[in-house]
Amino acid sequence: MPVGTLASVKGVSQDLLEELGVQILLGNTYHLYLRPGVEQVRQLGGLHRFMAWPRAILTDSGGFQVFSLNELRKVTDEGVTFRSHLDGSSHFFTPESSMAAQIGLGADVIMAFDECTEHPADRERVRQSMELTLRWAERSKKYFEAHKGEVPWGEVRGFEFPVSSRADTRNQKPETGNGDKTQALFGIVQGGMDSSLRKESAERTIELDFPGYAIGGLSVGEPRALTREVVEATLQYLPADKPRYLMGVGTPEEIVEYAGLGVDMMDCVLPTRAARHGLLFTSEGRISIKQARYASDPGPLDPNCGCRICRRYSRAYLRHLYAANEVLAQVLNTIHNLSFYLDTMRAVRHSIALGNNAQPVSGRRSQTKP
RNA sequence: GCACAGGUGGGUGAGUGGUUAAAGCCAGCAGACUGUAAAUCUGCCCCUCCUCGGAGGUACGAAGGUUCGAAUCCUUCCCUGUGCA
Repeated sequence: MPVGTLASVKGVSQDLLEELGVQILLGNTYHLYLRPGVEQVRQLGGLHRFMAWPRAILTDSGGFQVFSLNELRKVTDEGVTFRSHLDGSSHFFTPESSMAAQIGLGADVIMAFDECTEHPADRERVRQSMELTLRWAERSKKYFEAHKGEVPWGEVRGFEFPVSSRADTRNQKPETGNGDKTQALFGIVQGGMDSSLRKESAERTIELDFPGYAIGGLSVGEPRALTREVVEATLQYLPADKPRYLMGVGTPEEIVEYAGLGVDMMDCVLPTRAARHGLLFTSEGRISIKQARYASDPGPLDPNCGCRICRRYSRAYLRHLYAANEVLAQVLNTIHNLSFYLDTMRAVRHSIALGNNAQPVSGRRSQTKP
């Protein structure tokens, strides 16, 4: 899932994302709540219509901001007080308010409000944080069950593109649902780097019965080997017949590896952010296009990549755009990285479809996924 | 020709007797980036040596001078801008 925090995958338009084959985007409740505001989005028909994205959307609950905005917030059992990073204003987030916001935004998949535990943290701190997330998960679920019908699209989800009624006939049915009137609320497993707490968190989250489960609290500064360890330790307790979503991961190598372990969904800002910073992922490894060595390199970014960027532009040109600070550099770089990630996942799905459990890169076999 | 104002490291621009190899910014070079406070952040950026903490050498238009000590003060010269002839 490409990340589009502010209802925008930075640098790429929605029509292009469709062409690239993106099936689902991630948006962020906290950011959209602050701007333009949930009510604003709701009145404009919900997030899909607002951002003109006919395919699936998942919104994060704001739980990650509990972690990343640690300078600007205060956590209590009841909820989290945030100071807006935009204007300093104070806002109180609770599981209930997060659910209300996410129902108002109207994404297809919404996330329970959790606390992403910082790393490192001692066991007692991790346990308390995990318990908090479990209490919040229960409250999230309860509120959601009571209000899940209050989605912005009303009885039947449906909208057309383009927005203007005078425009051509390119009307599309939404591709996200089959008439569902509600969203899917996923639970989030925490537990830090402690396998036994992960197990407990998973089991107790499952008891609450969600249609999908996420592994949160990783990629927060821990060594990569540890990330993998914790993923494996957690995954085995999550039902294989429901989506398993590993939050905030990872590099191209990592997403293949995790898919091989049985992870179904992942999101990461890495491809888009790195692209804007001149770091490009290729079949031959990472390329920092800003390096002087590419100044007169006429070849494609990645000779093995069939994306529209690699088919058309040279490394020298991409390097020039970056050096000259042209916005096009960010656009082209982002398209490439996204294409590379999408191609990677397509290969993974293809491999699975062929009944070939073996993952393309590491060759590790999944224990639990067909 | 006269009168002012200036000449600082690749650029710009602080500094106006010592703590100044000389701020900041830009350019340049390299690195980081993993549920986005990120078109961001970090390091290097005169030369040589180096045990990477430093050591030495050059340097603020040029040449002299004053001083324990000068990018900073004085003299002459060169150059640039503006104004007046």
